[in-house]
Amino acid sequence: MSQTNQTVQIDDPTSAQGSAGAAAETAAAPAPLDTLERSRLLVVDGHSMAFRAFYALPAENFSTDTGQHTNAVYGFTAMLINLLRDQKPTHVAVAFDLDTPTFRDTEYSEYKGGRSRTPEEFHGQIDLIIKVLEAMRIPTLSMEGFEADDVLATLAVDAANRGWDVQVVSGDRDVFQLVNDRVTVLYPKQGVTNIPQMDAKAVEEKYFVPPHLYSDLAALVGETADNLPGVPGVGPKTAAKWILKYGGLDGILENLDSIGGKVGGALRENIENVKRNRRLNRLLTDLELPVNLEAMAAQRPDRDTVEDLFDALQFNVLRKRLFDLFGEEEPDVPGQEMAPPEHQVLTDAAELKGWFNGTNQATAAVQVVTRATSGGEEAVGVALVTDTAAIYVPFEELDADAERVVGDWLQDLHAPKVVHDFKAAYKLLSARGFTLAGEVDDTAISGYLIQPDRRSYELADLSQVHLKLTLATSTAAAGGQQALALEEEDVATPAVAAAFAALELSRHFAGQLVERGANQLLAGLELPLSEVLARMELTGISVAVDGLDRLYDDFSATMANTSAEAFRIIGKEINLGSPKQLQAVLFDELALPKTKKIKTGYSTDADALTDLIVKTGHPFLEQLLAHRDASKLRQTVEGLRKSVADDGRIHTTYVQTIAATGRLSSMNPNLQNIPIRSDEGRRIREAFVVGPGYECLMTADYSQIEMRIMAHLSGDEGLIQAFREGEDLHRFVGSSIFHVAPEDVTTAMRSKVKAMSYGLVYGLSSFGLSKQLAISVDEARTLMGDYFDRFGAVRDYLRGIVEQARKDGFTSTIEGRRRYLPDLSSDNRQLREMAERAALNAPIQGSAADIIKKAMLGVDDQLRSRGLVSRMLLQVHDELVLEVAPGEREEVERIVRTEMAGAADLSVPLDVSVGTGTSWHEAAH
DNA sequence: TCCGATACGTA
DNA sequence: CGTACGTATCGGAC
Repeated sequence: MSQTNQTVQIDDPTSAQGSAGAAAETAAAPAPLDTLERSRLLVVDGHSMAFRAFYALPAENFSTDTGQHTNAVYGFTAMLINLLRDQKPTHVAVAFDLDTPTFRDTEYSEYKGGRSRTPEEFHGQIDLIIKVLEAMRIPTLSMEGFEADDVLATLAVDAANRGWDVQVVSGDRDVFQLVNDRVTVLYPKQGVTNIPQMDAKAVEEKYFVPPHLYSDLAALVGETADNLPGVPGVGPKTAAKWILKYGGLDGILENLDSIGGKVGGALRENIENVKRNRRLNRLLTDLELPVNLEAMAAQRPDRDTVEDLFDALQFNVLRKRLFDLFGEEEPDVPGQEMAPPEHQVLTDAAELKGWFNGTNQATAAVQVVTRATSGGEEAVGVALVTDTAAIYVPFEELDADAERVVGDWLQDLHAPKVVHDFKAAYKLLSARGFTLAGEVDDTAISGYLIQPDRRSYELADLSQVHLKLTLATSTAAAGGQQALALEEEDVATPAVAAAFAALELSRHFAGQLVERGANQLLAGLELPLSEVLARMELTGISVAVDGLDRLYDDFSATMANTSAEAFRIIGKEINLGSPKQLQAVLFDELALPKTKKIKTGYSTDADALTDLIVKTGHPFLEQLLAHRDASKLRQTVEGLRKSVADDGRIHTTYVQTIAATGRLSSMNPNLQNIPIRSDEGRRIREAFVVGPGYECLMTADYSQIEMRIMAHLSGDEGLIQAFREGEDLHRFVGSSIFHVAPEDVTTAMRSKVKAMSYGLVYGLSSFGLSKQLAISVDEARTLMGDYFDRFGAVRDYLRGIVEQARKDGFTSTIEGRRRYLPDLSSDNRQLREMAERAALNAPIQGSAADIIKKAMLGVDDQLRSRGLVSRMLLQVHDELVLEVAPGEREEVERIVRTEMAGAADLSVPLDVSVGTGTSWHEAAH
């Protein structure tokens, strides 16, 4: 139902637009002779209109996911579509200037001088406009040594001589000289939407002279935009007065001496400028153009090219407008061109076998259909769609033979499959005893690799964005409908549609993946990893529930004590979890010093409160902090307790498509933020234990992987040497920058160095460093200066990263994973600086993610191929947690060390530390 | 019931 | 005015 509503809403404005267009055509119909007999030429000055569009639309609001700005392209294209719609020209062409000098530059070297540099955001947009024009089959022209306006003038005169009507679109006033009873100028008044027609009458009204004398007037007045000074003190009115009196500039020159007054003197003094202006502003009308007017006959756009290009530019609205204008069917009308194939429901073993054989190893999209159960959802069937056929297989109607046939195909490595969210499908099918294999694409992951900072990779969203295909949302929704006792048929159709969409998407993404060098990242890393993750999730980690319960009680008791004490101190009970109520108590009632300002008043976060303790020593604060700690820990414990499954284990869900840097994320529950820093918090890790039948847990983590990557990427010899010598990094660096022997590096020195090293990876400023270390900004700056003096290549690298990213529009990791950062060229300083810090961090954090992902593949592969029972359970960014079977500890440790250390070939060693124990806490080292 | 703001846990 | 995440709670908006 909501589906229908949505469609109506989306379609309504369009159909209104469409009918308006149709009405306009009907209105023009009564005068067919006029439109039929007389050709109408529309010629556009490409650069000048592109610039108008650029300055009319904010660049930061128009960019593709790849960071290419498109405001000028958008504005230009919108304008062009409007012109085609409103003016209905029979012939169209667009002229562009070239970078090469024109005869005007040769004659006057300062011609158009003093113009500011083309803004960064404009780069590349002219090329895109030319592509748009190609797609619209509109010829583009440019002539070496001449300006676009000369081309326009030549065309205008040629067409007018043939008796055509001509419209010249330009933001350059010089074209007014072309106006006559055949030729009008469309001169943008404001932006690119308001483009009034200037005919002879309009020119005369505005400039007081007829169009053929406009250039005389412009010569006298001058043109700042072209750096052509005129006669000081002479504006259009004076100039017009002279021109009308003497019949034009020639007449004025003949009567120079009879022009009196101060301006007359100025005219005589500047007469050479005026003559030069007149020579320069005369447009040439006799160029030898390589194409004739016939070649400019208006054509329908090249539909396929428009679709591809407008997709890439993300011009969905414009694409619609353009297709409306030409009466083209929109491709994204649901169930029309992209209609999924008819499907059959197959349950018979022989028929299934026949169908699988008939696919001939063609790629099939797989969509699992689920039903909600008390504990989650279960697979009830699967929709399979190839290029030529579609079936739905309801599991519950299969006999043992049929089930075997389906199972064989699902696990057939030579039956290539496209899945949207392979990991989810793998887990669902696995619960029914099927193994899903032979995956060649996961459209969610492909979409992520192409655009890693999208918030959603839902099939419906990707289909809408990339295919313009509206999808009847999820199969879960279909399942829900089924629960409402709708006919059973309903589950298959949306699933077939979804599989079809995935198949189309996969095809659509293939080229883009190659283009972005993400092919290997998908096939060699993310796709195999998704299966590894699926098995890790299915395995889960064993939890000592009684331990969690004890912790819950402990933390509850602490909460009770601290809150009671806190309330006693302030003499009343408030909600300690409400920042608002805390603010009232702290800053109004207790009148404590103000802390850092936030949107809703003053901060009550741990930093601020600790600060207040130092300043005031107020006893309430101590209780409040202790209460917060206990409350946070209890909340963590409670969340974990609720996530323990019937098998006594916690099964997190890793999301491969969330973090823009390439990291995994962990959800429901998040096992990547289990406390470790405080003693109390660390107790929670004691509750993660080795499961029955296994000997111990093993943790293996990379030490200082990000700094090692920094050393590698920067090639800094000092840093590389530090790691090669395998000494305490921070001590080594400290000894370098403080000029003392390593053994004389104090704890304070070491912690400063450590903070700075890590801060650098995040784009830390001296201000931030000073705040964190509670030192002065000067001291922080000196510290950073000393650091960079000693490790200069690090500074060069960090600078280079941002520069390169600004140029490319993206950063890259060692495996070629890209992150697009369009905000690097934002006018908004805050946005731009945020993007700069992200650019510093992304290659490092992302490379670390690449490395541990590769290591996971290696570890999993080794464990399995050696037939070991031990298994990976968790990944925490730079750490792996494994469950080790009896007798396998040594071999597993060797594997883990080898695979983790060998996951990348850096100029520094990858150091791995390993520990074992019966709990996660104990296994930590 | 939803959502922004705040706070805080991890690497 | 340090990157990348997920989750819980509060309290205002709906």
